[in-house]
Amino acid sequence: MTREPISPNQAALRAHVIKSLAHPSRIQMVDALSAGELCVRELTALVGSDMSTVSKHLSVLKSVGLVSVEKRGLNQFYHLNCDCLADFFCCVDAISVQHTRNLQAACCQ
Amino acid sequence: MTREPISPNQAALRAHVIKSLAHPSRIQMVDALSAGELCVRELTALVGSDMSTVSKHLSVLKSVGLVSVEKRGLNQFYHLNCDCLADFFCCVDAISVQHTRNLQAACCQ
DNA sequence: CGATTATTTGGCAAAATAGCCAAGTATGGA
DNA sequence: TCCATACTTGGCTATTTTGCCAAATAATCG
Repeated sequence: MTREPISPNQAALRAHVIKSLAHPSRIQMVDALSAGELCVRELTALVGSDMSTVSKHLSVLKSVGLVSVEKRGLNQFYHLNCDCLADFFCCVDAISVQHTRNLQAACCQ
Repeated sequence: MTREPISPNQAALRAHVIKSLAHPSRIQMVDALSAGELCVRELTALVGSDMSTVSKHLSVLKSVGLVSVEKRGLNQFYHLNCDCLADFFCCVDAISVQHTRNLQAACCQ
């Protein structure tokens, strides 16, 4: 039952995926896309950056396979490829909630 | 049943946590720490960077509350504060496995 | 075809991250 | 007290990431 440590290679793979989610705008986009496909204009309105910026964020998400695109008419519709993100964000939120709680406990004692 | 989109603020909070895990060395460290506490020297041996670099990585993890420290003698023992990371990495790995599969399918067709 | 809308790409400057070395701090031992 | 070990911090450079603008591409419409 001795646990193998993760290989540097697998750590790099994981880091690559995690990096793609390590930006507020990309998190907002992925969250919105979990409710259904959206085009770039809609996502741009959501995050409030320049459309070129949003497009580049989307290409980051696409590069790790988190989203895919379908072209219909003038629009590129992006949709989410992952159904486990709820668990992912659940853990992320648990960490920040826990941390906030610790900070408060530390400052109010 | 209309889903509220995430607020920019909460997206920023999440991004902060996710960023702390968006580095191969920090992933290796967190993985190792999930099996029990380790001191900086041991973590340095694990990831193979300069000890000062490792120390800075640890302060990133500490800043989001993922790890905490206990000083005993000359050593600082770091331990993991989160028990949901397995789910987190499970999702991350699912994304990269899926992506690898898609890439192979695309290149072999 | 020319105009309009939707999106991507190139290019650049600003900001954030990473990693090393050197120096500083802290603890335990001779 | 002097020294070695363990760790953190400061400082600097190199790299990466971000975000805007302008220009290019693509598809639809008149």
